[in-house]
Amino acid sequence: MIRVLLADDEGMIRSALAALLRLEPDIEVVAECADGAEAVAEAARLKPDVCLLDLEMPRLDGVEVAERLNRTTATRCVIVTRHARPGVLRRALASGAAGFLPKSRGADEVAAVIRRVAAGGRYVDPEVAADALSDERSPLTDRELDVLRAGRNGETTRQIARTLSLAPGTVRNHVSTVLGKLAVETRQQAVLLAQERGWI
Amino acid sequence: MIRVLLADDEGMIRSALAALLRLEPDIEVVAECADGAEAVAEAARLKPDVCLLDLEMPRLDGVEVAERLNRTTATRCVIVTRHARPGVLRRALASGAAGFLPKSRGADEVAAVIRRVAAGGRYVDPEVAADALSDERSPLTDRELDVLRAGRNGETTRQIARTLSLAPGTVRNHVSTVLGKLAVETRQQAVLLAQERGWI
DNA sequence: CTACGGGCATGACACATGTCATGGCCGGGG
DNA sequence: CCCCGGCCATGACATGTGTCATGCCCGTAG
Repeated sequence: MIRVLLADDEGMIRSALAALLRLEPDIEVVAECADGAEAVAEAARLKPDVCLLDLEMPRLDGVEVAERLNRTTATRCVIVTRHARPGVLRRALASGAAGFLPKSRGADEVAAVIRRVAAGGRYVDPEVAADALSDERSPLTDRELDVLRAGRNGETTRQIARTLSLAPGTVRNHVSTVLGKLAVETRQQAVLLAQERGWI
Repeated sequence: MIRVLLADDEGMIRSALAALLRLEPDIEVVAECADGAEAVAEAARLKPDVCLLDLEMPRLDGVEVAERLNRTTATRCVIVTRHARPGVLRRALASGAAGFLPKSRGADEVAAVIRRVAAGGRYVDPEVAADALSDERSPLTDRELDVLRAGRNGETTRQIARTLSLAPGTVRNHVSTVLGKLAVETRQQAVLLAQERGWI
């Protein structure tokens, strides 16, 4: 019997997956969690064989949860996400996750992936893997990413400069090179593109 | 037998809901669609009793689909969404949708809502409804919303002006009053806030 | 009718933002 | 060693953006 923990902040998909997994004779759903912190706590208590973790969750995201669990328990983690971008996949694998499944795949694949991972194997969605191999790593430097992150909610140059302890001119300069590298015209477009590609 | 069309761009939740609904003796899933345009076409062809429509879909969103179907067929629509904000609910009801269900609710409620709507009733999630009654309508004028929408991806003032056939100064003015009304400092923050509240 | 208020549009002005040229710092070859 | 190239930081300059005062149009209250 494979003991599974489910974590997803979206109640509908969480309960739907739970209901479907309960129909499988060899799988037992031992916990359903609505955020990352809860998932960490429950996983520590229940020691499930596999954790199915949504990437976008409040408090701790799926990758952060996988990181912590890999340090403290023997649980194997599968990251599930809406935004299956190469950068995200890299983050997930770096955290020690054993599986990576985009939500664009059918629910029927979930049980199969769980079995494979529970048996000690790994699973990475082939399509995203192909993308990740072909596509470039972020062309942005660390500092440029810092600036982008600090300004992702429309913060003003002055605010970004304060949070990073920089002169406003420096921030503008970093932004400018980012715009050039990404071939866009405004910071907002740069932020959207970088998020799209999983760089921030 | 209630004939149901399912439309959601996220394959996992679409197939999970389909699998669960097929377990219900009185419900038949006649179509699964991955975007709004496909949903419109399939609904016209198959005349389902109920359409379960995700709000966020490529090409046509759920509300736009519901609008078209209400003009052309007798199908009753249920809008399902991640972002269950009062503004979104208002849009949905204005489009003639018979049901509104946030994805934070469990999958087990879906069948119940479908039955209710198929029987000629309506269903609106009580929690969102309460929010919608207590909370304010958008303080922004139509034109201000147009400008915000046209600039939601970081378009430059000039581009917004062109798409709306306005002078750049006018666009700046609308943006300015929006910033004042929403008490924020940049367009990007205004866009984020307006999206958050379901105004655009 | 007339006065008023709200939405819409506009141009001039002040300020924030993007661009550019420059210089310091560090690490890896010739 | 010394030079080169990448990254980071900065200030001056040009351009884009936000603010303001103004005017038009229209519906409505006096």
